[in-house]
Amino acid sequence: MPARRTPAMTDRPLRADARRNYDRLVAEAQVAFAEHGADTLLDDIARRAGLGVGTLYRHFPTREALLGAVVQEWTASVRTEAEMLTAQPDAAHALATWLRSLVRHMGVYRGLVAAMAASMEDSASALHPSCQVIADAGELLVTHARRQGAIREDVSAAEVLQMVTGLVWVCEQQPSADLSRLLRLALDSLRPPPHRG
Amino acid sequence: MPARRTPAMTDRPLRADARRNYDRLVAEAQVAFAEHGADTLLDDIARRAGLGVGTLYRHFPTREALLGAVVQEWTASVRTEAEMLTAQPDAAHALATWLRSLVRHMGVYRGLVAAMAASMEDSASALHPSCQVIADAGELLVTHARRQGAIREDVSAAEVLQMVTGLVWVCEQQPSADLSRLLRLALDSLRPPPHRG
DNA sequence: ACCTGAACACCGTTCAAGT
DNA sequence: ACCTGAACACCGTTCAAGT
Repeated sequence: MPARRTPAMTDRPLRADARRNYDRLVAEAQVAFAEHGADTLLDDIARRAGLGVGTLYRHFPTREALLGAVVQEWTASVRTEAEMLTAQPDAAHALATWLRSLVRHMGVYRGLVAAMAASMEDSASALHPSCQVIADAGELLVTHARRQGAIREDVSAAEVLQMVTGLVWVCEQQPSADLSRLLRLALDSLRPPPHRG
Repeated sequence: MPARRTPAMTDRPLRADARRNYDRLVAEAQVAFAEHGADTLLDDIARRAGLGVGTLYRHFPTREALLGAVVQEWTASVRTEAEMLTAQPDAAHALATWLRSLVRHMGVYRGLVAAMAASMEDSASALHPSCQVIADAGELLVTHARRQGAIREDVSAAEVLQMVTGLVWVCEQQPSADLSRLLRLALDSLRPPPHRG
């Protein structure tokens, strides 16, 4: 059987035309977000998909719901990547690699980090599940690093993600800010104190 | 002579009633921002000051202009604090102290960090001058620290402020995030490498 | 010279009518 | 069962009329 593309978040059955409209909306949203950021007019997305605004709202009652659908693919892939990196012998390197990958994904749409940061602890948000996937993945690698003593013991996975989220966001605000440099700094702060060996 | 309160940013002469209105607007903005964040309806601010919206726009053509006026006092004080801390023998401690103070000020109004982050490198913004004051103050203390070898050589003042700005912002987004813990982490990342001595 | 507030523009959201 | 798009609500900004 052929692989289904962009599966719906809720897998309740949809009428054929509704399913097609759903997919079109996600596809157009992806393009529009990439072009104009996560705050693009929802009206435009509907129009570009050749549909009425009402249809968009029916499928995605909030902007976060639409973002969630658009983001679903890469959050899953980033989660898988984390699982694979767990096998890496050098856990500090694994974490660094994963964070660099995460950061690249969170930067594709301007405004996406902001949306994800806001949804991270808001379980009512339709973006929350995607955030949870990221949080779990982070937990995986931080735990892995902690077991190896490759990271300070007093730092939680949540804190690591908070730092990184903050850095991605500032870099979005300030053109001259250099994300890879800031990320390197942040990673340095995670090192275990040298005194204990 | 009595000390003048809340001096206007531009010191061009104003008619007595205009000056009074200006001051009222700043005072009400301060209250409204503290209550509802930096995105409060400008309409409300005008109404609370007992003035028409047009008057607000006349004095403050953009929201940033109003924020700039509201923020002016503490940015100046934070700058003075930096100058005084330059006399501190322990430059790392001085920087840490200043950053903690800065962070406290940037957190008073929800949404203020976001506005300042956006204006930091946007010289067209009416908030830019206030940001520049902060940037200069930071430069002062980072240079001081660098002279003492109390900070890694490859970190700029701009980067320090970027990190800290990002942290304040995430903490505003996520209730469970602990700013003082994250700040401590960030400060650790600034330490010079132990190998050189 | 400055103030007022109605008018305008913009955009997110809903809902009655249609298929 | 789903779609459409006009209608509504909201809020930032302008500007003609007034003092």
